[in-house]
Amino acid sequence: MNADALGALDSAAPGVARPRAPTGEKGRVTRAAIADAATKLFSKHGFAGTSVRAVASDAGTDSALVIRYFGSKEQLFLETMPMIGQFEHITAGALDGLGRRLVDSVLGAQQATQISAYRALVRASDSSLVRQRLVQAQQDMFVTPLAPNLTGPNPELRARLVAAQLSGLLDALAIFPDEAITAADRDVLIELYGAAIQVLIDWPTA
Amino acid sequence: MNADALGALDSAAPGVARPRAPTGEKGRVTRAAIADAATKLFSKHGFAGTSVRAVASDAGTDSALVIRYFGSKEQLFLETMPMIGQFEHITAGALDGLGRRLVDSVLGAQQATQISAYRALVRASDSSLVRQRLVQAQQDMFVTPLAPNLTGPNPELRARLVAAQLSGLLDALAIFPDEAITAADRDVLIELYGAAIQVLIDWPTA
DNA sequence: ACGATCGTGTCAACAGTGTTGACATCGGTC
DNA sequence: GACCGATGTCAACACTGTTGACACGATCGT
Repeated sequence: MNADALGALDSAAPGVARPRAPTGEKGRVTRAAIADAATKLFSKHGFAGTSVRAVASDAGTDSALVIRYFGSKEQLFLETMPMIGQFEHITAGALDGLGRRLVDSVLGAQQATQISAYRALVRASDSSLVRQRLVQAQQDMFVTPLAPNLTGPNPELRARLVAAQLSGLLDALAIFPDEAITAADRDVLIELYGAAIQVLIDWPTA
Repeated sequence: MNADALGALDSAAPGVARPRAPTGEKGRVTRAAIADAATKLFSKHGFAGTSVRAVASDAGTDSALVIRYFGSKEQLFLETMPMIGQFEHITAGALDGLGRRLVDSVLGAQQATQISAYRALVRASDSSLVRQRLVQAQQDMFVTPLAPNLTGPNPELRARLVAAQLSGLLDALAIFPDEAITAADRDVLIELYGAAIQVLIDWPTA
């Protein structure tokens, strides 16, 4: 907020006197500690259920430092929560049996931390930045690689509907506690849901 | 942290009784005003984005009364947010063309307040009570009416997967701002997604 | 050697949240 | 009138995200 008399040029420049991100060795260490604690606590208790002070305490530092290093709780969340993925190498592959492979891949992420991350992201989608991130991930993982390979009408719409089907499956795994699905035989799940997805992949074919 | 709703046959307390839910006419009026304000604000700004004080102010009363009448913000949310529905009369109907009718019904709720309510509920599903409510609604609207009518193997699992597909479609409408789907031609959407759902309804049939 | 500067950490404070308890006020019954 | 329960008001609690002021240590120019 300074730089008024002589440095009029600097007033438009980004971050002049404000404390900014760490540049030294020590700073990078505590920043990483904060990030680790954030990933752990956000995954376990979600965005609303995790306080900045709890993250700071778990990282052995102060809540003010958390804000100074990451800007805000929301940006900390965005930087530390990994996006579920990657499906690009699957969606870019052969169309034959693609539905089954996608379901298999989603179910494979089940025991990983990715499900927890997806759950936290969806529940924090009040934030437009979080929403933007989810939609971008859908675009990158499904629409962009898949749509060009689809034949028949409405390839992009069909790719997005495939993404919708998978988000529905993720809902049952991550958002709602649907025991009947989480406990179901994996092969049966792949066969059923994979077939339903495959319908949209090779559309005009009966 | 209130766990008395069931027990407490009689209180040995000599004089003081806890202020409870309203019984008179005046109380019922302000309680209704609070409920109206809550429905409006929760739908517009979500659970986290709506403060008890804002609800009280909109209802022309005090935040303490909101808590006194409804117990907690969470219970207020549960009592005032309508569940999306009803699909029971559809899922209980004929199996032929059921997939298309379900998609049509979901898309029909699009311009109603039900989409907003679903969005708010999903984003508030940190609360186990909210989760319980969502899962119960899925059960009542899809699994219970549909599963008995399904022929072939795994009828209950298939009914739940149908519900998962619909929640995926709802995600694209309510959670993520997927313009390509919200702007798509309704008939095309019904044909595509309806067919994908129909696969699980009449399963062994090729 | 000094002092200035910068990166880093600590502390207190702000406005806002959900929730609770103490008090005020009204309407009706002896 | 006095009592009493239902309804409303106000202040306070502990907690949240965030900000600013200040203290320490190292590094650098002189």
